[in-house]
This record gives sequence, C-alpha cells and structure tokens, in this order.
Amino acid sequence: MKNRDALRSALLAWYDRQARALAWRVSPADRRAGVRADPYRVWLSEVMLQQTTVPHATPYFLSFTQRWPTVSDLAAVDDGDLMAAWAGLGYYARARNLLACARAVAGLHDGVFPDTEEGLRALPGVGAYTAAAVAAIAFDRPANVVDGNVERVMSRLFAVETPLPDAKPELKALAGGLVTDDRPGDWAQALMDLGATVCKPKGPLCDRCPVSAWCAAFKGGAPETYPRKTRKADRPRRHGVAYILTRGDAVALVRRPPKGLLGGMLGLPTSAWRASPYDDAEAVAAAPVAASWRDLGAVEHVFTHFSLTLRVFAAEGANAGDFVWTPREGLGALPSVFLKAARAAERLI
DNA sequence: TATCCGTGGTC
DNA sequence: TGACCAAGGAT
Repeated sequence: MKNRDALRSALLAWYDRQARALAWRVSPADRRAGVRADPYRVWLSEVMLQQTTVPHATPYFLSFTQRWPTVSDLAAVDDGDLMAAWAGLGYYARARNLLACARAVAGLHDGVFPDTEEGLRALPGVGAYTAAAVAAIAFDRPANVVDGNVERVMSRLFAVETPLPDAKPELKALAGGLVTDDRPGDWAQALMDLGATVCKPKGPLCDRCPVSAWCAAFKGGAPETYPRKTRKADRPRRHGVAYILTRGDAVALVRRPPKGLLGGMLGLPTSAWRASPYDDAEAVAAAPVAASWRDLGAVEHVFTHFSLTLRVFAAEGANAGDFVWTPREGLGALPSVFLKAARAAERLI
C-alpha cells in the first residue's frame, strides 16, 4: 500500500505543521514528548461536539472542566445543575446521557474510562463515532473514526457517486482502509481538521490541500459537488403560545418531561404546539392559569425537524398553579427557544 | 431502519 | 429569508 502510506504521510505532516489549537487537544509536539490526552476531557469534548460547532462548544467545555475537573466530580453533580449548565448547547439527551455515563464510569469502573472501543461503546451516549474517537485520541487505538468530515473527505478522495445517507457504509470502509497502527489519534484528528478547515462543504481550498494529488474529485474538476446527497424533506411549521407569568422579580417555569423535545429542561409554560396558528381567544384559553394576559408578539425558532412560531403572552401576579419560580437572572438555564421568548418580552413589556 | 432530537453561523 | 451545515445517538 505504497499509495496509502504516501497519502498518510502527507496528511500527518500537514497536521504536524498546523494542527488547530483546541481547548481539549494535546498538540502533536506535546504528544511526541509523551503527553497523554485525558480520557475524561476527550470524552467530554466529543460529546459536546456531536452535531455542534467548535466555537459553540468551546466555552461550555472550559466551564465544565473548570467546575468538574474529573469524571468523578461530574458524576456527583445534581441533575438540575447539569441540565442548567448544558442549557443553550442543544440536543439535551446528550446532557442526560453525559451524567449517566459519568456515573457509570465513576461507579462501575472506579473513575477510570474503558480503554477499548467495545468498552466505551457500551456507555450511555457513546455511539460508534464517539467510541472510536476516544479510543483513538485518548488511548491511541487504531480505531476507524468516521464523522461528517471524514465522510466528506472520503467521498471526494474516492469520488463516491452513491448519495448520502446510503453511502455511509461505503465511506466508512474507505476510511478504514487508511487506518494503521501508526499515530491513530493524530490520524483521526488530522482527517477531521482537514475536513473542517480545507475540505469544507462549500468552497473547498484544494490549492491548500495536502492530499489533492490523491483526490479523485479534484481530478474530476468538481470536488464541491461531493458528497452526493438525497434531497431532504422540507420542515413543517408549528404554532404555539408561551406564557410569561411573573411575580415580582420571579418568573414561573415548568420542568419538562424527562424525554422528548427539550426533555428534562426547565421551560416557560406553553400551549400545545400544533399545525394551525392560535388566535387571541385560543391563546388565552390555553394559558396555565387565569389572568389578564397581554399579547407581546411572537418569536420564530427552528428545530431540527420543524419551525416554530411562538406567540408570547405575559401576565403578572397570579397565585394559582404549580411552578418553579425563578429569578430573572436564572433564565440563562433555559433552552434557547424560551430565552428568545423571554428576551422578546423584556423588550416589549 | 427511519425518525426524533437544538442551536447558531453562513451564504 | 431560507437552506444547509456541524467531531451523532437512541429508539
């Protein structure tokens, strides 16, 4: 596999020169000097980075590692505190699984992460990608680490015509053909860095690419047209009403059901979310308590699989109802959709 | 296996 | 404004 080894050398050399400095990353130079990555930090970063950009995840990573320096510290956190700390990052099942995983490692494994892909894969919230990434980056196992970046790079390197998502097994097999026992952690990160900074979805920087000489899509002249994709269904729109009930400085919140959309998070009380808009009478009728509700306009929010138009109504001083009364400063613990509604209200009140 | 699950940036 | 996209996992 002379061709493979030449490609690998070119990409690893590129990574040695210009690996991104990321908060959770041990630089290639430090790795050569014998510095080991902390499995806890690698795992935490990988979970935070699932479907999440580096700039968005970084401040959360810094805050988490400062507050909870070890997996055992994290395992001891109160559920509500953890959910509040995760607020704004999205995909809240990750936070629930994060805590379950930390407690499993702290309890069952005495605070030590499993050092094999199989052992990691058995933990809550750790799927094929995360298990491979932690095995490679933290334990230098020759795991096949395949994320969206790697899929894109493979689709271009080999000009794969099969559209995603059908192409996933093919792309994973192609990626696996490039993995060796040599520097598995650096290889995985080099591939992902290449995808993130050079082999970008739009406007790939092929003139700066260390492996363009091996790239079939580059040879073909239209690298940006890969990976091929099947058309996605369009997003439906839903309508709802959020209610801002205040008592002095406190706002009435509700703890959402443990599973499903925004599961386990604090939120504003809302009506049901449905296909048709709410008129004024319906909005007042759906309120959690009787009060003199005022119309404060509406906010738009986009979830993964639907768009939401949320009307915002506010009232003061009602006593009835079972709420979590929270000072205004505590609204940072809310998912973004509710934060958006609360901010709209503050502007309009 | 297809669907569900957030958010913010970019073009 | 809208469509796409980002270091996916659970069910």
